[in-house]
Amino acid sequence: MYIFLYPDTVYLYLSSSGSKISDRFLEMGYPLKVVFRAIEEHGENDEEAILNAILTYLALETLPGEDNHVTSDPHLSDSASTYIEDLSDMNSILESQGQNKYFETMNLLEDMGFSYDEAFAAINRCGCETPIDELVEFIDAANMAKADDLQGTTLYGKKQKLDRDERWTYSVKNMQLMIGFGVPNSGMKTVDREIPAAGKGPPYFYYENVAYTPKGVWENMSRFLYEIEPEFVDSMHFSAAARKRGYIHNLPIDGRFPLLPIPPFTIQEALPLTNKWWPKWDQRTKLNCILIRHGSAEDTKKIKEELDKSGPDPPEHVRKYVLEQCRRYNFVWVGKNKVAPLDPDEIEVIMGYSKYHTRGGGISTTARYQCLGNSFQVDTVAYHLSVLKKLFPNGIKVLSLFSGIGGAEVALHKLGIPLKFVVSVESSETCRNILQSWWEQSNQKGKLIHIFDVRDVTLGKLKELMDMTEGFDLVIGGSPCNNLAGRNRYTRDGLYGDQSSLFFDYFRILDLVKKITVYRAYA
DNA sequence: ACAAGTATGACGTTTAGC
DNA sequence: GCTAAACGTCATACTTGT
Repeated sequence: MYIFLYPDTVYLYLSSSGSKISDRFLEMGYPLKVVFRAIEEHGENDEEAILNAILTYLALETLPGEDNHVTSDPHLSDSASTYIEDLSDMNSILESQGQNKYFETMNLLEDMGFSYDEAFAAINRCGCETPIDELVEFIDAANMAKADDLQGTTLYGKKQKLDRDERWTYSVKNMQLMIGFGVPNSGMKTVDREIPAAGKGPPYFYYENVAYTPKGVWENMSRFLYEIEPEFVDSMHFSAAARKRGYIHNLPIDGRFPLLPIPPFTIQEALPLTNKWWPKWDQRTKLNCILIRHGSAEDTKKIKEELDKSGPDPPEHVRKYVLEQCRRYNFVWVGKNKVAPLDPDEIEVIMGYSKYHTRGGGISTTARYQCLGNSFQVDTVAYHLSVLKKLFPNGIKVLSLFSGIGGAEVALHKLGIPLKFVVSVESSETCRNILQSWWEQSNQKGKLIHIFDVRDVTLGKLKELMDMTEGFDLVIGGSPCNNLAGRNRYTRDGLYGDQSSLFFDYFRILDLVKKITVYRAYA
């Protein structure tokens, strides 16, 4: 059983099978209208999705709002109040059980080498308070049973996995070039892909994170995001710097176009003043990934000393040392034998923002490096979002999660898509200031609303927001990568780490927006 | 003086691809 | 088995503001 616990939302993931699905839910006492609405949304096969939808619709009925017309149905009102009682009971049970315990146990089992599916099934069946050796025993027993079953025809789990691997062959091939479903001038024909029904919009959604994570993370994220295949793209195809990222989204991929003007594609074009000092034996034309920290003055000093010592034609081992340092810290040549880290201004432009974009908050240099290193490469994201231009010619209503310095907003704006509404959720005050400042300076005509914490975005809050905006067209964001990123030496704990587990809030909120969208469509 | 904010150097492992 | 790359964290010294 997988559990999300929030003030007015409970997600339960159950697995079972049985007879006629609608009858079973009706027998459980859920009202007819709600059961059919949920089945209409999810089909008849996905029991857990149907139950989630039923619970969400019932909760929506109890909220104040403009379209609670169904509340007049006495049957429904009864069930709704029953649900509230159930919910508070459930809250106390879950709280005593502890959500953290779930993550902890899950982590432990995965650390022991068990797959996500194995750990998931064991915790689901035995509960997360079960001693770890009993869980291991359960998994072993289950695997034995599965092995016995190999002759049979019920290889459900195995088949699912195979199908996913087959579906992903396309992107695995493209992992090497990191061109995803295509980049400009890659010569790939863009044919629209088939998106699993549960993942289709409205709303459109776009999720981003680092491409290179601990093993299994992208498979896991894809599983939550409706089994949609991730698109892995390196921003080196859009700019002078590498940036390997994965994107899961349900946007069309046919008819994409790049932002104009095309930005500089090489270091030498992007930073022409460095040419004068650039030695022949440094063959770099692209920068490595822009990170949140820059190299030290000590390192540049040491490089200068080594080169000064070895004269105009440095020996192989010196070159090797210097090049290694340059690649590691993205140094560029700024004087005779002198390298330097990139300035925040230079990074802004390479990342696709205008110069001084991050000065908006009046913030420190360190903070500018920090938030720039965490942001979208605008041209890359804009290419993917470009298909929205003809879909929303009169403007778009956006729910922007983990907005940061506003990469998504800048990309949409540069594409010429009016921003009618942006609800931005961002915990960093400096980032909120930067976005607010850009919003004012770029003369936005729409409305920008700031929210501090994704955890405040509850069902009730979303309902309220969507009554105001009349729904969202796009849910966009990249959740924290701290516990996934290769540079992290201390807490690269995976998707369940302190910060990276906020991915589940992205999913939770997206899924709620989908359900409220369906709910509103009936109003 | 003191607190809060800012800058800096030092630090190892997991991926993937050849 | 090798190379190359990676939206980072921690402790400490320094700076700024009251």
